[in-house]
Amino acid sequence: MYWRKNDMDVKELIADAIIAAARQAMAEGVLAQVELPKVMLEVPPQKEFGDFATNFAMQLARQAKTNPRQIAEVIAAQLNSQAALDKQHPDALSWLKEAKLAGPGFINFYLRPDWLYDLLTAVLVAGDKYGQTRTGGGEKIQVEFVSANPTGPLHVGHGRGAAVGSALTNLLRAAGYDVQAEYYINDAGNQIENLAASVNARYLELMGQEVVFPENGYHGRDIIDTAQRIVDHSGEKYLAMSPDERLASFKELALAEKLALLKEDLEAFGVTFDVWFSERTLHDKGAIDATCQELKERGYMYEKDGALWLKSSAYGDDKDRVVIRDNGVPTYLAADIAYHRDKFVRGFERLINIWGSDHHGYINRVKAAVAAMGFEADRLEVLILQMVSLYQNGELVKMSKRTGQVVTLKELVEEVGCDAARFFFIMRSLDSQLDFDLDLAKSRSNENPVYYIQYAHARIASIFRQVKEAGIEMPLLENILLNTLTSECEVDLIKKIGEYPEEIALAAKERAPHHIARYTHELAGLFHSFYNQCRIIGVEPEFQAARLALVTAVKNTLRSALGIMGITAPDRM
RNA sequence: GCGCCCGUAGCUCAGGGGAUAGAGCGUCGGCCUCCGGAGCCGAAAGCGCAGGUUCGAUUCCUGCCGGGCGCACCA
Repeated sequence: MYWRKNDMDVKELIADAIIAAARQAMAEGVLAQVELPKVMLEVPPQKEFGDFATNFAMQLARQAKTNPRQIAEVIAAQLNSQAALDKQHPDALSWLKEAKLAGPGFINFYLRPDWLYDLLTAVLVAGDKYGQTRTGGGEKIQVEFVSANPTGPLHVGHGRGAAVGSALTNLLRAAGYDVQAEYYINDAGNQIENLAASVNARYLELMGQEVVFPENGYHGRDIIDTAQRIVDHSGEKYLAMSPDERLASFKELALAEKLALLKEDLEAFGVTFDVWFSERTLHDKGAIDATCQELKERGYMYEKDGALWLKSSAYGDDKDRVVIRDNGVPTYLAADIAYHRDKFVRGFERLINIWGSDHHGYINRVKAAVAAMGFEADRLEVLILQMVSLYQNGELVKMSKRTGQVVTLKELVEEVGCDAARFFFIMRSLDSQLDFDLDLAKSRSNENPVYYIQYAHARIASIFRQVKEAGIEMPLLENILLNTLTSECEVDLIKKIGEYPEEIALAAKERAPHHIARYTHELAGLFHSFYNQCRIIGVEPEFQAARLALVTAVKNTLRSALGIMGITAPDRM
């Protein structure tokens, strides 16, 4: 059938038919000659409005200077007569039962139910690949996320970045982008010196010396642990060194340890990176000097008060920024500029950075730097993630980074589990501040949306265990009478499964993984509803086979969507 | 003061300019001789305020009010 042609989904076919009908109407002079807008098709809010609807006529009304209802009438009539013709030549519009004018100028499409069964067949044939699209067109994208300083454990805020970043990476891959996940290690600069000084202070304390803790030091318990490990391993060895030597040694030791812990925590959270990029290599390889030189040559650097400044205000930043301090030490921005240059040089067409909202003021200067280097600033997308607050027993869990009073990602994962933590981080839009309800995330009950979704998957797995035990044989797909799936809950389920590819395409385009969380929850909901209304095992063989085919498609789709979020799809719970 | 994000049901949040604004939690009321009750069915309850653009605004724009986060030669 025409609408099952490769790579064509029913919406595209409807859209094409609408365009054709509008052209025909213009050719016949019943519609003014105008440029046609893109056809927007949606699933109408109510079932009486058919399977799909478009506001095409209303979009057209402005330009055509005609009543939208009149335009809709013309196009609908055109489509209906074409459909009637095509019934004799089962090609083009044979899928269309009726196109109908409605409301202020909508055209509602009522389709023959066959489209659902062919959709379901296509889903089953696609198997694990179902949902993957090519909307990304293989664009080379780098996603950089977390990039927390290796000076202490990851906390819950980093957890949101980690969950969202990895989900976005998976999502973009599913949508056909060529994605690389990268972590930028801030292993140079002041914070590393502070780390070394903090470890040094704790070390000396453990060796019984009175010390003044460094002003910008890290107060976390983990620093004491690091110092203790050094004592356990090497005892007094470092006391004999000069302070400078000792600090240098502690710097390397602490850095290596912190980095290893970072990787460990992230892996336990299901997050892996393709590249761990060291800031230090930029300094060591002279990339910062080279970048400054290039910017100088391009005319975007100047000296003032002994420092070297980037003329970032030329590209929309509030003010110019210091790149090399008057003491000759590059600022963090200097390294960041060199880093972004390096990313572009590596051949990425697009860069996505995921930052915490406390860094949003940094966007303009980096984009300005990118532009000053001659790259299109739009090729750098910075996604800002709002803050996370933890709630327990209905109360805010107070945290203070300065005093080391933080809930770490590791603790969170131990407390609520990896799956629940990831889901809670992913389920909100990036723009929304996240109130993380620890009690809800921990509860192993129907209150918890993660379990609700996973339970749907486990239930289906359970059904198939029983199918196997009972020795029920599944007929070949082409022998299953899918058109026995006619009840409302079955039809709803098939339609929802059918929406999956465009959910992926949309979520990827908008860099919004929370759409997948919402979709998965809706799909699970429709399944549970179906499950309560329709028996699967033990009904008439043709119904049984069709329903087993349906739940297979549900199971595959759930597993795929959960996989994008980095959440397991358990067969038992 | 300036910039970014957010104000939608009692609470936490979805809502790509359109037809009767959706979900979870909470509250209230139903459903187990039946494939996993970690489930299902039902009820009450809402777009911060004021303008503007539009045939049509919860959605876009402006102002105000309220909340969060920033405004370094820190990262």
